[in-house]
Amino acid sequence: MSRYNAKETEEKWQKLWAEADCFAVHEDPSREKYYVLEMFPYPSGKIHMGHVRNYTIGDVVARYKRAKGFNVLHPMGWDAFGLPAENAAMERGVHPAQWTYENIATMRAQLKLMGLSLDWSREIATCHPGYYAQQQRLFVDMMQAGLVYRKESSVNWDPVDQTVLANEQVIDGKGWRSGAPIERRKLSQWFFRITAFSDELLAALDELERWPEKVRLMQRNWIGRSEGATIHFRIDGRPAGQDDRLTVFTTRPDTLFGASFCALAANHPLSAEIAEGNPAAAAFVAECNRLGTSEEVIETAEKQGFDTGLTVQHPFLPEVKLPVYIANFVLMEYGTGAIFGCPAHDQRDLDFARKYGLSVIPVVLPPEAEAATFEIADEAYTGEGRAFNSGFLDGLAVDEAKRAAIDKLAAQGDGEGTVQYRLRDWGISRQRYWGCPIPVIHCPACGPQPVPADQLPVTLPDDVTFDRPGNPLAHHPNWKKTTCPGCGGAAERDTDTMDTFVDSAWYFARFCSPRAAGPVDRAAVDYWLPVDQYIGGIEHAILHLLYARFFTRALAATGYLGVKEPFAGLFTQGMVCHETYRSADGRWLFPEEVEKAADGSARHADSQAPVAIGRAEKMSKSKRNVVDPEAIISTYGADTARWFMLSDSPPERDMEWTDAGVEGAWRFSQRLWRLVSDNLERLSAGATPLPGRLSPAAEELRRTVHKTVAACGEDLEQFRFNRAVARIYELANSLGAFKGLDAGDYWVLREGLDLLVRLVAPMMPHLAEELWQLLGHGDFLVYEPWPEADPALISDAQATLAVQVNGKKRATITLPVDAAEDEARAAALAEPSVQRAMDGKTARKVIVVRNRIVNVVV
RNA sequence: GCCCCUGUGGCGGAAUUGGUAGACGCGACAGACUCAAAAUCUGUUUCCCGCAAGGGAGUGCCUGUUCGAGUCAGGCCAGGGGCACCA
Repeated sequence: MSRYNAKETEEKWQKLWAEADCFAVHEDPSREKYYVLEMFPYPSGKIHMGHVRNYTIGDVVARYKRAKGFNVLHPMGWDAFGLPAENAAMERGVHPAQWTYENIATMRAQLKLMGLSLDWSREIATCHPGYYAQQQRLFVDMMQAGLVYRKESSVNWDPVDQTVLANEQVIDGKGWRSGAPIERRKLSQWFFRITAFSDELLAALDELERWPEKVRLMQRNWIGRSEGATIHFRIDGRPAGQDDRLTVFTTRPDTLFGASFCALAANHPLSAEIAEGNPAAAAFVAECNRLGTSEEVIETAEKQGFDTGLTVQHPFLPEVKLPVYIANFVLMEYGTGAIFGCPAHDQRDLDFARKYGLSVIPVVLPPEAEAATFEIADEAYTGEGRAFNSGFLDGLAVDEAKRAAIDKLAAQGDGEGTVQYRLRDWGISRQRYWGCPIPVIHCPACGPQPVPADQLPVTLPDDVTFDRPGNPLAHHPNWKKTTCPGCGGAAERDTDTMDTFVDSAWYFARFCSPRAAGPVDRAAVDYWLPVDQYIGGIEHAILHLLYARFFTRALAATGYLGVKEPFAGLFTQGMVCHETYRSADGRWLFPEEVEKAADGSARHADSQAPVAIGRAEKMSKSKRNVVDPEAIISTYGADTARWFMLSDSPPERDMEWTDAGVEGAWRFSQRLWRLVSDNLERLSAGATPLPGRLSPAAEELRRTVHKTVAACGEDLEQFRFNRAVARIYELANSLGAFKGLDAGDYWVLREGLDLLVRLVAPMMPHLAEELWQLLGHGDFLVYEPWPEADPALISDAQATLAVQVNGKKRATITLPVDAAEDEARAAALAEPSVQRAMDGKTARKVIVVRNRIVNVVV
């Protein structure tokens, strides 16, 4: 019995594919194109199992589509700018560029071990000046198109490290490295005007039919269109003028009669103005600013307010004045940064009102309630109903009351109907070194100026140090010193770099013509875009995908592209999980440190101390529940790793990596090998078909083979890889169990094995290629078209129907396919077990579903 | 706090989209081969009663719609994810 040597064979075919340049493509208008793209990796050091899953799925699609005759573009590159490179520089003294390029080299070699059908000639890295130079050109063009502007915005500021922190670097309100309480600070930053496309980005979601509904919903919520009103409250005691009004946004103008206060965000201009002359207010504002900027923190913090002493005039009730608070739950980033509170019909407002003793006036009466007795206790009423206690609105339904309130406000000049979006413009300035420099020069005389085209790219200086807090670009002795392109006077470069999401917002376009002199080659993008199938993690469902959609529109607006949506199809794969292990002292253990006993318990491999097994969680370095793909590939081969990734769990769901599962996959690869290599003699005996000499068993096998071919194709089209795998197992079982007797049978066996190998090819490409050669074929299997099932062989002559009595299964009957209803009914009623279950009663009704079921109702 | 997802044997999952629940794989058990082990092959494997034939229960829980519900509706319970400077 021979053994399949995965390592040797995989090396062999990887070399042969590379030498023949099997996967390099170019534009060919005579052929239909298919662009498959997996989210490109961040070069963190080594590939992890999440990459293996992502790129396996993408490679199956690429290989399948290639076999279906498409001209397939399948590129790979590196999302190479980012914070971890700077952390490495600070911790280990290695330059971010060196760290990044070394990681890329390692990871490229690892990806090549996977046998991915990539066009490596198109490789790009976003940290390469050849890439970011083009990005700077796009920035300048977008600036000229009015899609870039500058404004003040809040950031998390670490006063010790003198740096801006990401939300994830703020832990319990303190900097992760320094431990210092963080502050909210305002910085002048660059923004992309993504809100210019709010409506378009929202509306176009309806047409992205090959996107998961879940992702579309998340984007819809993110854009967050809401209709409502802006209301201008007159501030008491201020002379008429531009600052005498407080403008709020509300989605519930119908509840205006229930208003009992107004609240400002801590960083609202009016809050700042009050804080200036009032130390208590200033302290409260500072307290709010310590909360951080994440929505979760703000929404879950205890509601707190500061009574400013100011009051505003109710627009409909001359005798009512509302107190104005500064409140920690009002976001400056949404609406106008100020609200009016109607405690009876908003839970946050209610919590706030109870805490500060404000009145709670119900103004919407639920359908079944009585106006005289309806009260609000601990829960605000947010449902439908009719207005009451509301003057001219009384009796109107919520929607009618909203409209009437807006009309009246507009007539009085106190407000208007407006549409608000939750979506905010995209702040892209980062006070970091390892990113794309923002190509702007700040001139004391002329203001900010884009860097002229002939001075691009603005490259990062190599000679930077990370030995003191702050942004190395700002510290650099002379990098920022330059002259103004307008007046020629002394000026300074912008020392901020772009958010790394900018890099990944257009890379799919760059892949179409990775070495073009400009950002894109128009003919290339016109041919290849949009990406037909994009594949990546759900964690990018909102930001990355929304930014890429925005960029595509921005590039269409600046004349670079002819499409408005980047990704026609999207697939989001689940995470790769693994059990977690902890020793008695609470330390996390790597799987290879743990020995598992037959009873399911675990011990430390060296000390034999007992180990606690935790549930499977996403593989992560911090919990040490990681398995190194390279180790798996060197033990079992890439095909085994790929096959296991595709087996069992549906690709959109989280999967658990287990040793037993990998071994099962490995056993199957060996079994396939034997199925072919052990049958070679018989196969050569079956080289010529002998029509008319097939045994019934052989006929049956052919049906199974062709049904599997048809079903597998459908499964791959629909990303149901786990089902395709199960079908392939079944087919291998049938072929293995087939005891052929003569040449005709052997011919059927040969046909079956040929087809089996071709079905397996996208998933285990090396093994398939080797078996294809073993079966006597000359050319690469990679060039072989996808097999077609014989339609005559995939339909059955007979159908098995279940027979139910009152919905309970009592028998099955076998009938010719599409048998008449009468025939099915008669056959069902003739069954003894059915008669027994009917217990002598007559059938009141018999339901017959063709080829499926007969249900007798008594 | 807001938004979203998931729940089927010991485990991963399948179920023609409202029509035979548990395909396929893993694990376990039994047998064959072997001096023995590994590998391989064959069989059994949702639970309960029964020697069997057969019967009963069963898709997180409760209610409903239907001839028929894992699938649809309403209400719960449990676990997980996202929330704008991680990528």
